[in-house]
Amino acid sequence: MEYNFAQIEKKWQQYWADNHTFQTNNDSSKPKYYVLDMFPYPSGAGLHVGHPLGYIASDIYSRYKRLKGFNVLHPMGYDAFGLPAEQYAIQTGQHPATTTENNIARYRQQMDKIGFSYDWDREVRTCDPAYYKWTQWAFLKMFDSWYDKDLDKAVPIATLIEAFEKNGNTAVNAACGNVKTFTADEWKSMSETEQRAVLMQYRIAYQGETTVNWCPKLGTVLANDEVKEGLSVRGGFPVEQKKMKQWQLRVSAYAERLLSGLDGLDWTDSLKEMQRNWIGRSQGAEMTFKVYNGDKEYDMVIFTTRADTIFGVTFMVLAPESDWVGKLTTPEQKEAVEAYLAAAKKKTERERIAETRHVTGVFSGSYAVNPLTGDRVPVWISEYVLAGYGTGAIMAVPAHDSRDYVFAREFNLPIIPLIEGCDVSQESFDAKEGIMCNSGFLNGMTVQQAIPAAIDYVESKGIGKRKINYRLRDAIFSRQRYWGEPFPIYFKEGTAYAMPEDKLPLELPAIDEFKPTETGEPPLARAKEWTYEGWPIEKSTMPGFAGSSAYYLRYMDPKNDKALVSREADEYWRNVDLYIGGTEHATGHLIYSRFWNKFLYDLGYVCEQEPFRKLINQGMIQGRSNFVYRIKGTNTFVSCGLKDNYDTTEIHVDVNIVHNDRLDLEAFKAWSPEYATAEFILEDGEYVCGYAVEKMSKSMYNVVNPDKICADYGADTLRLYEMFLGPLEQSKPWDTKGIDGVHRFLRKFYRMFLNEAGEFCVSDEKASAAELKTLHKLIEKESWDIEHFSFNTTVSAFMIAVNDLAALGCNKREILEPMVILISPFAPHVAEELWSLLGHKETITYASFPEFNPAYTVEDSFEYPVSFNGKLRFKITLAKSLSQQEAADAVRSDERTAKYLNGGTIKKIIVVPSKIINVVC
RNA sequence: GCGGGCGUGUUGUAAUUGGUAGCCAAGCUAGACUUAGGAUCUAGUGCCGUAAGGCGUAAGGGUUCGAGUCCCUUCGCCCGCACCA
Repeated sequence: MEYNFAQIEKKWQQYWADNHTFQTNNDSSKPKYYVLDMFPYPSGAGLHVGHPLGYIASDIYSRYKRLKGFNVLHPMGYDAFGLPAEQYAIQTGQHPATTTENNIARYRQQMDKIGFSYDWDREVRTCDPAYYKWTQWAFLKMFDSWYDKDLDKAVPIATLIEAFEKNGNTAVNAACGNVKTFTADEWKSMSETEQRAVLMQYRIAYQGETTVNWCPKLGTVLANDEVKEGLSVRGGFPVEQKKMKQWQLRVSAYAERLLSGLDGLDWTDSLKEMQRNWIGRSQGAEMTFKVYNGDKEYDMVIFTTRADTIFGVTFMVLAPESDWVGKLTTPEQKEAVEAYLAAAKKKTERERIAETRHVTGVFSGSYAVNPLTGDRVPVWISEYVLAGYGTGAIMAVPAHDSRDYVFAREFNLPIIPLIEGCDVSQESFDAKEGIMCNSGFLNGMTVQQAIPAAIDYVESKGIGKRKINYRLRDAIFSRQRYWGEPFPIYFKEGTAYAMPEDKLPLELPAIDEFKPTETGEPPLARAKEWTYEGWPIEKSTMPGFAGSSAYYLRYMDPKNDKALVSREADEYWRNVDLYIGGTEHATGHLIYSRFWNKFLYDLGYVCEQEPFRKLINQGMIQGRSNFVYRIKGTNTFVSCGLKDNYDTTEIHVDVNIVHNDRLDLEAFKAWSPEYATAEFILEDGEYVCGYAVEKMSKSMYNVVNPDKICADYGADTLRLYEMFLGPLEQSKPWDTKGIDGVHRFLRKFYRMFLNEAGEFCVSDEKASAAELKTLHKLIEKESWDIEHFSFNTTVSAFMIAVNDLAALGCNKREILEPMVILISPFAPHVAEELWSLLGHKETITYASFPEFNPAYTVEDSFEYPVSFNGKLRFKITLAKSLSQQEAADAVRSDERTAKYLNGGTIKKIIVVPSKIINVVC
């Protein structure tokens, strides 16, 4: 009987759902294993074949782990707040909740068809008030905490107030904004508003003025990871730098812990490296330069990693946004500086980047004094210095920094080389190597010696100190949008107050329009009645990463309305053992989640410092587009191989009407009225399409829908094929060509149980040695491969095993029953069907992974290839039990050996156990 | 520019981690069977050569009895970051 996948899959999906087969318990004597997928944003386009790649892999691993005796947590949910639903709402007036609800239903339907073993009773949605209650709760905890650098952790703000009341803020070592020092008495004499303004500088979640990425087109601010090359990641709109008062999370306080925590994680090197770059630790020194605007004197602090080059400082540079600009602009230069600032301000981030090579700058009129040489150097202002890094001011050493060099050349500033023998006539010498010169007491040292020596010196003179700087900045946490979590914050006479925890969740109010208001306020400003005790509530909402930062914790205990996660659930599941998802979250979600988790750890709400123990990035599946070639000015299409004989236009054609690059002519005519009368010039009676690898998208007509594959070939074939396509981590184009291979394999396997007449044909005969060997080789290979996430080779191994068994004519229960268990992680539906045919009442979930018995695979003799001087000559059959010496003797006495010696002598014989013998002449 | 990775048949890929390169598929070529299907089965399929044999893992060099794998140089491709002082 034919393998009727449609019927089988429907039957078992229904069975699993009805029986809650994959429901997971929080108390079990089994060891736990937590397998997590990055939950999807339910977009309107539905899933394409690229999305399930990681889900299939994690499902295989989950099913495998269950068979291995683990209590597996494998949940799924939806990252359901976000911009697209809101933009759709603006266009259509449909509430984002409705669109989101519909999209989720579609996603669920598509996922169900693939046969995942999720525990759907644990589903979470970030837009559900019962869920975002805990996002808001975490925010309140951050609002109510500060970072104590001495304890190196976050602690409740009450401890800070206590400290202020005792000693003011002088003894407090906190990660905080700019605050003046004050005594206990001064603190006590402050008004509540003043005190709250001070505390705001210390909170982990705080509101502060900072330069932000403002996207006018989206009408919202964006975090650094949401901007790429000066454009918004969503939509690709220009982004500008703007000073604004925004909610922020003090992620920077965790920079060092986020960095050192990476060492213990089982992530790929490239991903760890990306996070290291993003955190951007650099070790150097802060130094104080005296600066003079006329006769006004100031102390200006700069950051440098090259303290050794201080003798080569020939000018200073300020970022245009730096506070020093105002202080150091002299009356004579005022006009020029203002013109420069205005021009800089007008540029979008994109333009600034595009002009990287073009140097701009203006002289402030002021001078600085080099603390070591006493030299007077001019202070300039230039865009190439960033306000947000270090102190927003630098000492410029044109001889040894390429950016300073270009600037010095442009404005004719002096260049003093500091390393013996270096040539700075054409370019700067940036390398940290060589012997110092022109550098006073540093002369004669290597650069590596000079750096610490210079810092020691400035530290001893009190003009500088060691300092570690991080690129990682605090995360901008507010968005001027509707479809996100509201802030549980209200403003009493302009001062921010937290709402009490028991008022959570603070639900999104209903509004009738989702656009920003005419006055540029966020959409929530339309909710006039929305107040807390008569005071206005914060109008912006939280960003996308808020809801996804702790969702893995919520799955552990999704129905708990007393806590984000109970202590028992947290201590049982601890953290995610295996996390599978895309690499695009490397510097966003994966940093924020780690931060969020560490914060909760500090306050004692979770027991693990790191949320994701092992992480695998599945590759992207690209589209494989097909083309037809229309002869210009006609409605005639020429097959790909003949297209060069004509003047043609290349047209994307829907890949769903193309099979193995052959166009379905009737379907093509029906595809669009334009082609109804199309004519074709064929090759061997067929129309062959051209192809190209592109991003999978609607406009390229190359989207392959998993539903269609499930309908045509079945979910099991889709699952096997997605794995068979290549290594999990590798990006690859989707090519339906080749899917027949795995489908044929499944049919072949199925036919081992049911003959053509549909009769069960499995016998209870004893298995032969050859059959047992095939089985146990597969068990060994599959275990090793799955543990190493090499799923493509597992599928191959399966095909080999089934080919071998078919050749042996094997239809024995002793072999086939374990085979069914082995295939079940990959092709669960057909496995369940065969399992029940074999007479089992319970599902395969209760079975256990077959034990590997090496005794069955041992060979008593082995064909050793024999090489002479590394060149393969012949093979010799030897008993496996022979020692190396005995094997060598056997080769020596073999008559073929003489043939290859040509009268020479054997120098040595190398025997590599079970592999090869090499004879050196 | 910096960082990470990759380069193997016509195509996707494999190689027990230094041990017979090309497994398993796709495609192609023959053939069998047929209810002519996108079914099933058999054989062949890296290159040169009738053959023995030789050559082959981007190119060149090195280490080794032995290199796709390790080291150096060059070329090419992909990804990430990018004025971070």
